[in-house]
Amino acid sequence: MVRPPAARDKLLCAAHALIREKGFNAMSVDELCARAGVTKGAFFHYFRSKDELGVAAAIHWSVVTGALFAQAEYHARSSALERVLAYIDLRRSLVRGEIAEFSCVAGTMVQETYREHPAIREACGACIFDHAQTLVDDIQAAIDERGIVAEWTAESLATHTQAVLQGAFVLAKARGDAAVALESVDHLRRYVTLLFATASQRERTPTTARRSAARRRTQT
Amino acid sequence: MVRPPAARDKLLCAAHALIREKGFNAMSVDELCARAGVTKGAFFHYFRSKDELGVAAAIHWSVVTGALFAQAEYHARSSALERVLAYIDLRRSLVRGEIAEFSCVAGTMVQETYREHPAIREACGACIFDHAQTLVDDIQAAIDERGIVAEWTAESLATHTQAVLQGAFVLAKARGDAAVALESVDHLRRYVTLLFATASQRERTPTTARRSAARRRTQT
DNA sequence: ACGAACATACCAACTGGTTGGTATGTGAGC
DNA sequence: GCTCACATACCAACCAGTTGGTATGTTCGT
Repeated sequence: MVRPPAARDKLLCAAHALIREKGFNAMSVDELCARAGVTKGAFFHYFRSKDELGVAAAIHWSVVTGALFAQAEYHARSSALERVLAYIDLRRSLVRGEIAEFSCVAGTMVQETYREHPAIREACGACIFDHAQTLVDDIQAAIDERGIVAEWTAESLATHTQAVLQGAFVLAKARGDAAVALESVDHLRRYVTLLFATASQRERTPTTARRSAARRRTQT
Repeated sequence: MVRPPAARDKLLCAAHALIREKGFNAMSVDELCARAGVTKGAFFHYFRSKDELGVAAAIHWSVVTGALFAQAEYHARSSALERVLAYIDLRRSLVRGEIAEFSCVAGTMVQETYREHPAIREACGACIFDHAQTLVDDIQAAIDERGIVAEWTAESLATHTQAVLQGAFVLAKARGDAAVALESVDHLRRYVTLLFATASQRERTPTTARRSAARRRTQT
């Protein structure tokens, strides 16, 4: 049986931890290897450069978080709006313990690499926006469910949820306390609730529902 | 006439630019001096260490942005809610050009220093939260104006606006485009509008207005 | 069935350039 | 003539990346 490449995985996991703790640039390859319990030789066996590790770390982060959210139970809710709110609740429940344990590897890394390391920026961007994309169908279904004529798109709201979360992490770091992040997530939840509550009360009529459906078709 | 300490100011401005472009850790002292057009001797004449420069850069950022917002015209609006919305509009109008020209020095720096450089974290935190504080009075006045019973505080909404902005900057960096940031600011504006619109329609009664005032008093 | 050739997975020691920081010098103004 | 505001020259530590290995397989011709 072929020996599995254990060192590569250990390096990627150690990279996640170090990037969350001190960022990509402050993390040295030596330090990363020490944390992973491998030597530098192993590092450069799997990655041609530190840059390449950054890209791999972002991709691996996508895989890890993708699996986490794909198997989450919030998908089971019958109402689309409930699924969206349950996603936000799940995100909220993950905000606990040390900041470095709940903050986002991609968001942290992209802040300091977006200009000098385009490949890393791209990988982080894909990670964040692909994740946002997993919300779009539920948001669109919620719009349809309620027959809303919205001046915003499902995609922009999905993206906005990620903006709030990323911003919440920044504020948590700035204050040195997770509580402030929770408050922003609460505001996000309230926003989504209001968005559908008011729209459904004011605009849920057969006429507007039909107009909404028509607009959606032309957008695609 | 005494020569003003020009080098210090040039170093702080260059630091703002470099931190926005590549972050605090990736910015070397040599590079910073080159950008500022001074020598390393000048740097260590004014700052005992790179850390100390980081703190000074955050404080200077507070001063620069503080002056910008203090003299802005949105304070002149007669309605408190309009002042809050006009603040958001101002923030929106500032999001243009290169990402490094509108992103936040404090938010960028704190992401990569919050754990290893506590003094910088503190300075960045003060910068962000003190700025948020300048919104609290207007938000509270808007709550009073409309006689709202809110389950959120003026302070938490003020903080939330900063979370959205910081998150919008992260997303702009991740996508390499400012447009995505504008969309999040629009969602923030819509949230604030909904918050006061729905509350005023549903809860604006003499009874709840009195209860709101009482609650505020006990919170202090 | 077997061994030569090759591939994978890793390690220890090294290198040249860069880093933050220091020691010392200099010239202009009060 | 002394201090403030810088400049020059330098250093030890650290940095990403390289070199040259070993141990453990796997492939394939015979």
